[in-house]
This record gives sequence, C-alpha cells and structure tokens, in this order.
Amino acid sequence: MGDGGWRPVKRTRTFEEVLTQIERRIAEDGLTAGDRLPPERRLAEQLGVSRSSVREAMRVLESLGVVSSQVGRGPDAGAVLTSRPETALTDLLRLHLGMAGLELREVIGTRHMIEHWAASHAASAGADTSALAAALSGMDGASTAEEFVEHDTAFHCAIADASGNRLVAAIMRSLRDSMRRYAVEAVERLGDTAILRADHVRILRAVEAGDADEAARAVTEHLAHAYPSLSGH
Amino acid sequence: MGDGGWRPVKRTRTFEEVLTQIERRIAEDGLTAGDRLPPERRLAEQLGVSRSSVREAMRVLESLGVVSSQVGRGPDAGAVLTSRPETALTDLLRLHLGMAGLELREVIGTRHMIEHWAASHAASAGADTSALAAALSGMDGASTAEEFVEHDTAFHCAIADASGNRLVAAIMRSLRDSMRRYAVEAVERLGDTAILRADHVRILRAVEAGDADEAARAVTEHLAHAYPSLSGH
DNA sequence: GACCACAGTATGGTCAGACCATACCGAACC
DNA sequence: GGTTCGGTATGGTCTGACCATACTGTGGTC
Repeated sequence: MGDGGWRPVKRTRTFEEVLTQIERRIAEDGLTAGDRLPPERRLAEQLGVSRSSVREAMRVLESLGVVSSQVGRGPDAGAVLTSRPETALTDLLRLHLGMAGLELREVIGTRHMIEHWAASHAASAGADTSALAAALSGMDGASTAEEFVEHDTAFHCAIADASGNRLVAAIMRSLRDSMRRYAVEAVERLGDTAILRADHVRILRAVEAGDADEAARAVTEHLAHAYPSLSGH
Repeated sequence: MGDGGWRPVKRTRTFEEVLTQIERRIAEDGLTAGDRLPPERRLAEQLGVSRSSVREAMRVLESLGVVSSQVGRGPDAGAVLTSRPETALTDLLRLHLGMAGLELREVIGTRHMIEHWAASHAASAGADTSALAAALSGMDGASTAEEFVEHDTAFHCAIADASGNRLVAAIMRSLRDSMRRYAVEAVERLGDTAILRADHVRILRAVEAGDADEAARAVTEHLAHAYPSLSGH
C-alpha cells in the first residue's frame, strides 16, 4: 500500500507492442481474410525489434485464428490473414475443460442455450432441412458410439448453421468438438440410441412444420435424455 | 490426385509438439488453476527442444488464457496456470470483428440469444438483483456516452452472471468488450438514453417479479431499440 | 516455340548462446 | 532483531546462424 501512485514504467512486452501494431494495421488498412502480412524479417526490421518478438506475436495471432503461416515462397507463402474463430474457440474450450476451469455442466448449458435459440429460429424461418435429414440417416447407419456421435454432431451443428449466424455456429461447433469425448461416453452409458434418434426425428419434424415452440421443447427434452444428471440446467 | 495416400512426413511444428505435451501433462497430472509449469529452460531441456519453441508454445497458452507468466523468482514466478477464457475470447472477437471476418449483426444476434436466455433464467430462478440495480443507478449518473455504456455493460453482464454459467457469462463479457466501440456509437446516434433507461427498468422489474417471458420480451425490445437497423435478428 | 531440369532465393521453423530486468533468498552486518 | 546487499532463478529480448520448403527464373533440349 502507499505506493504513492507510482507504477512500473514498462509493463508491455515487446511482442505485445508488435501485436497492437499489427492489429492497428489491420484496422487502418482494412485488411481482411486472404491479405498477406509482411514477412517476419521485414516486420522485425520495420518495427525495430527482433524476429523472435515478431514470431511470438505471430503465434498469438495464429492461435486466435487470425493468421495462417505458410512456408516457402510465392503468393501463398508467408503470414496470410484468415478467419478461423472456430479453431481458436475449440482449442480454448478444450484446454479450459481439461483444466477443470470450466465444468461440463456449463458447456452443456451453453449448448442448450444455442440449440434452443437456433432450433426455434430455424423453425420460424422455414430453414432448409436437407442437412438435418442427411445427418439423421447417417445416424441410422452408425454402428459404434463414435460414429453415432459424429453424425449427431453434424445434426446439431446443422441446426446452428441454419440460424445464419456464423458466430453462433462457430461456438456450437467448438462446443461439440471440445466435448466430443464426453458425448461418446454419454452415448455408451445410455447403451441404446433409440430415444436419441426419436428425439432427433421430433426436432426435425418441428422445424419442418415451422413450430418454433415445439422445436425448442424438443431440444430441451433431448438434452435431458442425453445428460440426465445435468437436467438442472 | 493419386498421391497414393502419401503424406508429408513432418507436419507438426516443434512448438505444437510442445503444446500437446503440456496439454497432456495438464490432463494426466490433473493440474488446475494456480499450479505451476516447469521453467522454460527446464522444459526445453526435458523435451529436447530449444527455448524458443517452448516460448512460442507459452505464447499460445497465454493467448488462450491458460497460463500467465510472471518474471522474477519465488513461489509466484514462472508460468502459472490460470483460467481466463474471457480475456482470450475478447481478443478473439475483437480481432475477427476488426478484420470483418465477423459482422456486427452476428455479434449482436449472439448477444440477443444470451440475454434472452439469461434474463428468463434469472427471472425464473429468482436471482439476486442488487448488481442490476446498482448498474441502473450508475447509468442515471452517467453524463457521457462512454460512461453510460460502461454501466450498461455492467447491467447486461450482471444478467449473464445471474445465469450461474461462467461460460455464458464469459462469452457475454467478451461480446460487450469487443463491441464497446459500436455500443458507444449506437448511444450517440440515438442521442437520448431515456428509452434505454426505461427498457432497463422494465427488464429489472420483470426479473424481480420472476416473470421469465416478460423478461425475455423486454430484452428483445431493448435490443431492437438500441440497434434498430438490425432488428431482423 | 514448348517443355523440362536445375540453380537461385525468399519464406517460415529451429536452434544456440548471450545479455538484461526482475524479484526473491539468504548471508553478512549493524 | 532489523537492514543491507550480493547471489540466483526466472522470464524477456536480441543476434546470428542454419535448415526445409516451395516458388522463380534461367537455360538447355527437343
């Protein structure tokens, strides 16, 4: 206490400064997916820092799904701006889930929120249901739990896709990817997938019929069937 | 075509290998927030890689909100596991929003989904509304748009917090942080904040009364008032 | 002229080694 | 006992080098 308001002079690390400058350039120059960033060596020279610092900044941007680095030479080489929020989200959720910083309960609750919203929107918007039907028939042909979960994921992601909101869809996909392990466990614990299949049919019917409330109810009950221990939320 | 199933031998970069090993250690040893990772030099030696590669892996973990590096010596120094998904999410959304990889429409649509869900949950669960009331009075004392948005953010985040789902709350906070600029613009464009204030009061009343449907409706209309051009979703 | 082989070169990926700033630890000293 | 001060472990940064990759352009060959 009583530090008299003094603060350490230098808190920002070099690579953070590089990050903000790159971000500023992206905003000011209106760069978008597909555009290239200068090569690491040039960037280091222009910013007056070492290549290591530039590289650490690149790793951050890459982990956030903003750039993608390609070796070699030519138009496609170097650091190219991309737009992959879902891969970053997947890594983020998987790591925090593995660290017990997030509980499965919360992930499934979020999933419930998204599906509830997406299903009712898809129903009232009269969305295309061909992807849903395709995933459904894929589930019928599945013989293992992994295979079933694969098509189940496709089914539920298709609902999110039908919302027309890429951010919601990305969150959904990341949620499913990061909890794939638990989904397989849940299916194996259940033993029989007949109930789940019936739930899916009910959701599809409701969306086709344009009944938003029924679609939302069907989603809620489906999740309660899949994760009975978490039915609180 | 016809590559005969051949694949490049080495696709994974060194730092990615470091990442997977660290992730494995976290999972196997059950490490959680507060635990320390070995020092960079030791990790490099143990894994047989250079310190640069370890550092790049650290940058990724740090950007995903999983570790936090402290210089110096002692129990708190080094790479400490943390659980900060919200900072990572904020960076992710801000960057993708700035790159036009995501549209404001989608961010606000996601926000709508969360608030709709959180408000009805808070209402039916009879959540504590003191934080909401505090933010409300803060808005009354605000003189600038920035100040207003500050307390407005607190209000809406409090709704998300009341859901009891930290992932939902983290997404909400990140959404608000990354779109702060646009929120200020929206308030300034509106000129008068009377309508928004009234909306907030209505939401608070509904939550207090435990009326989930009214709370959800109030949230929907509030967003329509704040962003009239995006009322489609 | 069309095609192909090969050297050139720009790029990211990795490494080794050094130095700095920071912050704790502990011994020596009052 | 308290204080001072050097030791040391930590992350942060820099330099310079080398490697693997993949395009580029040149020159030869048919």
